[in-house]
Amino acid sequence: MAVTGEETESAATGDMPAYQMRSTSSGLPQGMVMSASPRAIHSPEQQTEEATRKREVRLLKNRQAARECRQKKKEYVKCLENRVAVLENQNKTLIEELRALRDIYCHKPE
DNA sequence: CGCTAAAGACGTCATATGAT
DNA sequence: ATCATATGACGTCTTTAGCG
Repeated sequence: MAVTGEETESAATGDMPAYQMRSTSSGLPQGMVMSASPRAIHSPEQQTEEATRKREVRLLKNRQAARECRQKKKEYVKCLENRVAVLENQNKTLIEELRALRDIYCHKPE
């Protein structure tokens, strides 16, 4: 169940669907040449290609990061569980020690 | 066997956090 | 302010254990 609404991929998620690429013919007064901004050099095709490439790189990196993150978390939990076991043992030992000392103290002749 | 619920692993997205 | 990385939340697929 659940259904988070946004659904598979993009749509509402806003992850740059090769959007806002104005064609060069947009609204420039004729004769006016865009002063070579590096952005303006690429064709729309190149831009989408670039966006796709960037997205793939980002997904790959995040995939790896997620794996590492999970591994790290698992180790952390294992560590905590280990610590719990150690502390439980210490506790047991101390309780035992206390019992023994009490015993000695209670049966001590005046 | 096949079935099913629970647990585990994974990929993706959104967001927090730290570095520049 | 912008970018890169880490992490929580979610949905999906896979594996495992128990039952009839």
